[in-house]
Amino acid sequence: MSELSNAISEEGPPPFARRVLDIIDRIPPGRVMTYGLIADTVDAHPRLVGRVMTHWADETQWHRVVYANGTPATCHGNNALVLLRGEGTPMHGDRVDLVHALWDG
DNA sequence: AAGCTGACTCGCT
DNA sequence: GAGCGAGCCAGCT
Repeated sequence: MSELSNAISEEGPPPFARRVLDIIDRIPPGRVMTYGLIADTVDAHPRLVGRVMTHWADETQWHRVVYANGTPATCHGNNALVLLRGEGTPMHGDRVDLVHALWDG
């Protein structure tokens, strides 16, 4: 373990990922952010945000990150939907009401 | 080295 | 309102 790739696992997410996680972590309960909005905040592309989530989602409120159309990331089940409702997030059926729930950081 | 896949979004039909 | 395709970046096989 003297390689950089190993160090990342030991120290944590790189600056870019850390930035994304920090943004998500500061999203207040009852509010959500879209991948595109976060990506724009960090000056990156939505795909990059999704990649960060795949590796470090467990370190942040991943359920507060939804798709541009308001659909929660149903990657590992619909538990995100339950969590959002549990926080009192403005919902419209199974979709988040971005008009009221979207947080612009 | 090349190609595929993936927690994405937008525009067009 | 719903479906399809294209663009996009990085990591893994």
